[in-house]
Amino acid sequence: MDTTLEHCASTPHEPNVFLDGCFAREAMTRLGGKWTVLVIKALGPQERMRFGELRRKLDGITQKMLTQTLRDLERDGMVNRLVYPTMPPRVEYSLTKLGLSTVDLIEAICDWAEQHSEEVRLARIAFDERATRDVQPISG
Amino acid sequence: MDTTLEHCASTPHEPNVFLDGCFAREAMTRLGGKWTVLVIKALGPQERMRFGELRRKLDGITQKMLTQTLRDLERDGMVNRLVYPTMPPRVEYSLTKLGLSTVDLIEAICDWAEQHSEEVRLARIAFDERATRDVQPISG
DNA sequence: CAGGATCCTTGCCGATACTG
DNA sequence: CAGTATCGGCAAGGATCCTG
Repeated sequence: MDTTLEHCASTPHEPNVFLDGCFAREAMTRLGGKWTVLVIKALGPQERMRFGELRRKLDGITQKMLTQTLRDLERDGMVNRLVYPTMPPRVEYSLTKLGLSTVDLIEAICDWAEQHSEEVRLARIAFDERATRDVQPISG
Repeated sequence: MDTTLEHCASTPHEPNVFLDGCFAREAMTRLGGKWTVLVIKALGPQERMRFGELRRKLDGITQKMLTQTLRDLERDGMVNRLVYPTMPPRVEYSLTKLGLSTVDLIEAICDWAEQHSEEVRLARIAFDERATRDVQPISG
């Protein structure tokens, strides 16, 4: 008999991203957040990185967003936060087992983006040009 | 030399999601958007779906967001929009080749979310409880 | 060094009304 | 049926200043 932990306390059903309110949909956003993906990718399979290292690696991230993203990931059990009570402070971040379970997926997401970004960019330009032409009242 | 990151938006470079202004980072968000993922998953490998079908399948989506998501996907070359000039109107959506190139990835993302949502949920609860306890120094 | 706190702008997104 | 148009709340996210 399955006596493992229950599903959502209020919604007894299989996790299904198509269902509104299902936590799976919320969990999905962890693999969707702009910075979330990059932080996980930066931490990588077994890297340990300090706050400053991450900030330098994630071009364009602000201190606030990095802190917030790391907190969110820690809260969701994806990232370990190791604090050395030294002065100046030293904090090291690494992926948990749960976080590690996403690295292949994260890599695949980034690979797709890097491999198809040009295609997307061109499609977007073409679409916008078509839209601009269609705005012309009477012609063509 | 040239150890800095000035080779971003305008200068040609390999697509790299770590670089600010790189279009690959923008393309990545297509695999990140909450509704984007679900629309692609709903359209599936070779489905053709009408607007109403999609709306019913994507529990909780508003008409506005569905329209907007479909437009964005069409603009980025991921979705075909086929309009029948009938009355009442009939519009069918399907994935383009580029869109199809993401279905395995999209499925993997949703699978991960559905398989680990409970783990994430529990981690979140545990984290919040810890946080609540740590905030107890004053009142009691 | 690794943040916390604050202010403020952007735009996401829902709700509603209307159209061909 | 499949949209478009508009208003508005509110949260994401950036910039800046401050601290142990």
